[in-house]
Amino acid sequence: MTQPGRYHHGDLHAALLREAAVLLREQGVEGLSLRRLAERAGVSRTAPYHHFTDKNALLCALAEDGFRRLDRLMEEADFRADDPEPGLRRFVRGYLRFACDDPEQYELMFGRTLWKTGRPTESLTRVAHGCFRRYVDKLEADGIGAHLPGGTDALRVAQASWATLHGLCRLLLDGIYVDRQDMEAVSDQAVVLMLAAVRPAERTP
Amino acid sequence: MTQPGRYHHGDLHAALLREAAVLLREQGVEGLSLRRLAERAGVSRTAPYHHFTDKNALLCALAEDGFRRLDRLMEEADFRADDPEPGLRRFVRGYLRFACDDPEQYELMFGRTLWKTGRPTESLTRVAHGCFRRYVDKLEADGIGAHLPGGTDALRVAQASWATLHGLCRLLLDGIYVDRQDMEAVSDQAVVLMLAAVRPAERTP
DNA sequence: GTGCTATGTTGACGCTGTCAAGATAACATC
DNA sequence: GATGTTATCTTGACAGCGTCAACATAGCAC
Repeated sequence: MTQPGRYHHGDLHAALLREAAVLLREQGVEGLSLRRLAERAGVSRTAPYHHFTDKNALLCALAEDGFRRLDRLMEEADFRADDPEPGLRRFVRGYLRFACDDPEQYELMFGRTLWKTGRPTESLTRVAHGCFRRYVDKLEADGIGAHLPGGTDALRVAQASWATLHGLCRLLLDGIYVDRQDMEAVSDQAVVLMLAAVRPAERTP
Repeated sequence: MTQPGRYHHGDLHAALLREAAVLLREQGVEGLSLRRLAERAGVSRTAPYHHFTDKNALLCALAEDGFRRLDRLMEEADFRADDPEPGLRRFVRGYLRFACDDPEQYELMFGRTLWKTGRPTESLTRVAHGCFRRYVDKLEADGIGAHLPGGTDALRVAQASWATLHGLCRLLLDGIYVDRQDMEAVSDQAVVLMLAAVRPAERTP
């Protein structure tokens, strides 16, 4: 099915995405050029253009895969309980692991390359928004809402807490100041931060 | 002193930095090419190489300027008081304003372009670390330390709270999900988050 | 078989960062 | 003031990039 030397590749679309994911992981977005990608797939420079309108489109598809995986992580999260702390802690660590396991993919998913410089596909936008939507819903439905003091909007908590998570990931992945050794401690501190906002009354003796 | 048409520019180093800042603000890092920069300065393509070893070096110098400005913002912060909330709120808004006022500069300062893909100058690293150091010290010395419950490390609070701030900025600037209209509300929520960790006992009636 | 369409090819263009080699100006020293 | 050294600026060149245009081939429907 995949004999070399024939004119048509067979399934270049999938092959490109596969190779792109590898190249992304190994070299980052900067090392991911369409020409090199084509070469790796054993195909000429412009062949990819018959499967993706753009380099931008290919990157969007790649990021979309990432968001689908992240969405599954959201699905598994479980904040229901009298004490939401263990579930939240598990989720936070899972999120950090997701980001650290394939930093370049995370960067692509949330970086400016797609969202600012490039033009995010409609499909990508939908999946990404759905992913965040699921987080808000989880927070709201799974009981955090019940713990919220009056006047606190679940959406705001979701935004601020995701910002904390995201900020940690960025500072860590971009290699700015956080030592990877400190990660566990910092992430626990982040959990404390989030919980503090959620159940201020419960923490008093 | 700056007559056109003469062989030597006079002060190309400063002129390059000046033009680069403008170009960065208007077009982002992606639009900042050494060639275009040289053209704007009325000089040949390779002239900049006599003042900066690299494009990387020039960008580092640019980011360093940014960190110096941010450092001044840190200096002005004042968390001393019985109630650190007003000071913190002022600082948070100031930080967000700093980021929003010149998004591309903020991106350059904290983005992967320099810290991951490129090689940050020793000078840049020093200034950036000093900037964060000042934040930790402020938190610790200005009274937040006194409010901390036993066992909470000021460094951890600094890391987690800066991560929150940074995450907000990134999500906002990269145009991912936060509406700019919501910014004020989200930033206030962030302040609540931070304060909740700092003085849990004080919030109860 | 014929023709349409999907897919893959080479050639070319303009853009980029950067090196090498040569030109020019400024400045220090005699 | 002449001379040599150094800082600065020049053109030429190279490899890499994304992408368009024009052309070639294979597969599939009729």
